[in-house]
Amino acid sequence: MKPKPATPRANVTPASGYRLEQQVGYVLRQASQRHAGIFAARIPEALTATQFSTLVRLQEVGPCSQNKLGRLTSMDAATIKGVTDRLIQRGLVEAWLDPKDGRRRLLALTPAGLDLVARAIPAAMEITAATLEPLTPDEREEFLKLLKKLR
Amino acid sequence: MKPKPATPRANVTPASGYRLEQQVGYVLRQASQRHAGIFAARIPEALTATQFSTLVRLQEVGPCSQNKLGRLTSMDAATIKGVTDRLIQRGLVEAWLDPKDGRRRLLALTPAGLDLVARAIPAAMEITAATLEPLTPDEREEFLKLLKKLR
DNA sequence: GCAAGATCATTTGTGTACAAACAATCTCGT
DNA sequence: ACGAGATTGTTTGTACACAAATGATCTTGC
Repeated sequence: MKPKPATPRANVTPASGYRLEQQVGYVLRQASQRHAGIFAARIPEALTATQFSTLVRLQEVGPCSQNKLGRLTSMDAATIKGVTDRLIQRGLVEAWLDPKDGRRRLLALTPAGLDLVARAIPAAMEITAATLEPLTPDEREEFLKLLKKLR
Repeated sequence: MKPKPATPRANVTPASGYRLEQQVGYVLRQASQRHAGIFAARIPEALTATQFSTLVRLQEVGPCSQNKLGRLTSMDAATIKGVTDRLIQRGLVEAWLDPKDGRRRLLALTPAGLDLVARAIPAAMEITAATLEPLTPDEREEFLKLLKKLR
């Protein structure tokens, strides 16, 4: 008679062959966490990545309604409101009502906001470089190409 | 005399050459959002991705302290507490004090939790496939390989 | 010109994610 | 045996992210 395979009750190897480490979503979360850490450590003035994206987009497109800015930065209406409220409170963005359309709230960078974007961009470029540092230059290009397909 | 280049004040092309779409962090956020949407649409019982990861890990390793489980799923102490509290409240996880170490709170799957993991794994596999669907099979492998380097 | 439907912004509620501070408990060196 | 330091877990506060409900305003078709 064969001996019982001494497997007590823990450490059950998933019979399914499902491995967390092989799932895009799981690894995507880990990579995002690493990036967020690098970002927080290197950006000036304690900006978050979403706040910085918002400022950059506002600089690119000029005055813009709040919801449209949200679409241009991949944030829903509730999220972009919170983000812009905080930027307004810090004096980096200003808001006013659109005289042509009473629903719209127009947003623009203040001079302080424009100045901060200009100062932060070099750091932001370093952040991207630091995040991709584990890859070779060829891999970086390939990775970004593939990642963009998953948007 | 040349005509003035009719550029009023908006739409300033960034002199810096900084493009949001080219930054890993920005595209990483978009890809994570897409994945979260796919996950929410296909997983049973309204589990979140982090909740599901927690259940899967718990099934793999068996009874485990709360902070250790957090490390095994890339969540800090505050985050894993919130996640496990909600899983306990739903009856998917049970908790008790470690008699050997008064600081530790041990966690394990309940039968209902084990059952849910088993039922959710096929959906989770489809979620991974759906997320990677824009890539060819070769690209999927390559992407995951590169993504893992960025953890 | 007007009603139906769309769009814009806000609010509320839930769920990560992390920093910082804290109390309780354990470990290790002496 | 004991005290310094580490670890565990909790709490508070801030910041995304999204669903769903709401009111105000605009656009369209007729």
